Amino acid sequence: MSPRTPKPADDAALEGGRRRATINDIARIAGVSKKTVSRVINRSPSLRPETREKIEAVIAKYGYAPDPQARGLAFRRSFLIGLIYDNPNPQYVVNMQLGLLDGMRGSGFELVVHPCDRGSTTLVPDIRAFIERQKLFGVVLTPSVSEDEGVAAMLREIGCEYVRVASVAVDEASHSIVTQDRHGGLLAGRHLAELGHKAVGFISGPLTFRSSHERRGGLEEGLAEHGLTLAAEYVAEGAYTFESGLEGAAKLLGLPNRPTAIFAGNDEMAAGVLHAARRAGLSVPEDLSVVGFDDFQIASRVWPPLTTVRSPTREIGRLASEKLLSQAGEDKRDPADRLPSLVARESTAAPRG
Amino acid sequence: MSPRTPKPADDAALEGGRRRATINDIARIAGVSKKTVSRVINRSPSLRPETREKIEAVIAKYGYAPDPQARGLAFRRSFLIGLIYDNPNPQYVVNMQLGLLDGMRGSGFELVVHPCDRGSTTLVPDIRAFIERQKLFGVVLTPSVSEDEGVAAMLREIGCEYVRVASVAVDEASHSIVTQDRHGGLLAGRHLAELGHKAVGFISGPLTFRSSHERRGGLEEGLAEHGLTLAAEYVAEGAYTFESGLEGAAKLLGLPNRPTAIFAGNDEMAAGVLHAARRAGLSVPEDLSVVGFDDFQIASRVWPPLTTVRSPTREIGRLASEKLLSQAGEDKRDPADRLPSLVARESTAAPRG
DNA sequence: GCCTCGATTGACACCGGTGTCGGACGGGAT
DNA sequence: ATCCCGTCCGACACCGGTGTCAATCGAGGC
Repeated sequence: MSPRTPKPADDAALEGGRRRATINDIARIAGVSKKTVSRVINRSPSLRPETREKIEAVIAKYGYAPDPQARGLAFRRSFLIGLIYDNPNPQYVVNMQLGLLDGMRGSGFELVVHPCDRGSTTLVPDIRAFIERQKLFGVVLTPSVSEDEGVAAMLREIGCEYVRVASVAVDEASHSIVTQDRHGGLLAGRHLAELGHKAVGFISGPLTFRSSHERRGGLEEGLAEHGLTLAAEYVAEGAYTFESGLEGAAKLLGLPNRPTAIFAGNDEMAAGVLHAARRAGLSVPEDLSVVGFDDFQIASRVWPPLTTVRSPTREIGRLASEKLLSQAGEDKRDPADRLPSLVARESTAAPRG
Repeated sequence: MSPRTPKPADDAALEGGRRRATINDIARIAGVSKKTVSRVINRSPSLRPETREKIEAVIAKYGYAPDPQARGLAFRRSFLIGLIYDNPNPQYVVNMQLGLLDGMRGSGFELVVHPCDRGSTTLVPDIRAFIERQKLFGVVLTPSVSEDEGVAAMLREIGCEYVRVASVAVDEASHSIVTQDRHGGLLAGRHLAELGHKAVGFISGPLTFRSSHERRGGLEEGLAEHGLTLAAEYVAEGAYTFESGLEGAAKLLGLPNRPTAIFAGNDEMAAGVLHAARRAGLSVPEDLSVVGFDDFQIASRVWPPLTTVRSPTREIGRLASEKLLSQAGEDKRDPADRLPSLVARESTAAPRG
């Protein structure tokens, strides 16, 4: 074999589609310099329209697409976006990924995933290494890592683009997507109050999660609309897990004056409440109404199907990646927040009597 | 600002950690050519040990890590591996991702995800574009795309490394990981037969999925061990969805001689069976035993908690990425298959009488 | 008709690695 | 001492793009 495949000879391979076109091919065929082709790729304004069109025609003819690696090398950053998450709920993760991909479609960016552990002592350096290793363009953070100020500070320091998804605005608007969890809580509270419940219990997520406070705050707002309040003894701290829902419900249902309805901070815990109710011999919704949060698949698989608050996770993901890409020059309009909505199923009803 | 930051002047930035070391820095400091540093990075054998050690010392001192983009540009491939899937079950996807990441840890590779639609007419070109866009090193395919021969042929044609995860060996050993679904089915069949069930029903996944046939075949094997057979009218075709489980169970339970136990092809459908049983006024497990497959979270959230077959998805994922990386020169031993196991919970019991 | 100036375009170096090939060096055979 | 050969290493081009800066060009002002 000759030392190197001679360059001028492989035009045949190009024509036959056996070789991908490079910027050099396009430049040679269009009769311009590669820098000018580069200008077309990067939408440089200082280009005569006829030059641009001539080059675009050649690009289209050969189906040329610039090599992200070479481009990235010159730009000193890659065309990759990272999803950094510590939420253990599979459906949340998958919906978020789908949403992010929705917003990235056709942009030439790819999504790389990075689960992490918020509690790890090496959280910040780990994430930093992840970003610097592949020189990520930017990252999307979801709760609860998104609430970590140490991580955010590091991102600003190394100049990595980022968007934080959280239940409240934790950063300036260009860096945050808010999920309006408070509104979701309000819908739950209003729903239960309208059904006539006076004694409403709440099982929160971990108090280190902003969403726990938002969902509770919303619930209280919804109850307040009907002149009700959330009694302190009707509140249990959970951990967004099935088991913690079970325990929280056991505690609330063991109260001398047990609540007639329980709002669980998410569907997983609501499923735990259903199990606890069954063990306590209570039927849902006759003896106890239950409301969840998320509207993940589990909500319609348990018995009875859960009344729950739907959080538009996939939509949120799409907004997040669009916001991130708008920092890359892709012009996406900055859209309005998406509000959660209530999905009424069979786990809620008016209290007895 | 001067036209370009002068090169020799920024050693201070290097020392201060404000600039990442490049191969040029290491070469200059170690007093060798960059090609020799490259030889160290790539474990070239023709290097005097003392030279290697000298360079390795400098690399360690400055925490140098080669730039994957530059390396990829020269190698004509990236250090990314893709996960291509069309399985809609979130927990499967997440577990698979976690497993893949387990096997990739410390390798310098990253995981990029690509959901797809097996039914799409542009499936093959879409996947091809995904691979060529970022010049992926390799991909992992999971059911049911992993069973598509058109996709596999394309991968071979473009020379992309790949591993296919499937319930049976669909390719040569170096390209496939088998999940031994038949064994899982056998465990379910054996379990039900041992409990004394004679009339066992089966709700399969789509017949276009290999796993549907494997799980059924295994069930029949397990029953056969006890002299039982699976009657044709006791088999319903489902679609691995909750709704199809509901429908399949409605059909089987409407039979004049209804089965006393149902093995559903996955947990989602088993949840559907539970709902159908409740609507039919049957209690589980007293009137009807139910077995699922997967052991995803839902299995322990429904009532009663499902007896099911656990498939070691995360472990499978780890094996898949290790197999893929072994083709990249990372020496991972080729490990044994992981077998599914039975998790007995409360949805199965001996039949009445 | 000549000069000035902004708009276009190209030449060249560079991003940070790897492939090719040849040169320097040292030991054993002649 | 000379020759041969294998080992080890470096010079240089190249991967496919972008940044910098200078050159070219046509139009408008004198």
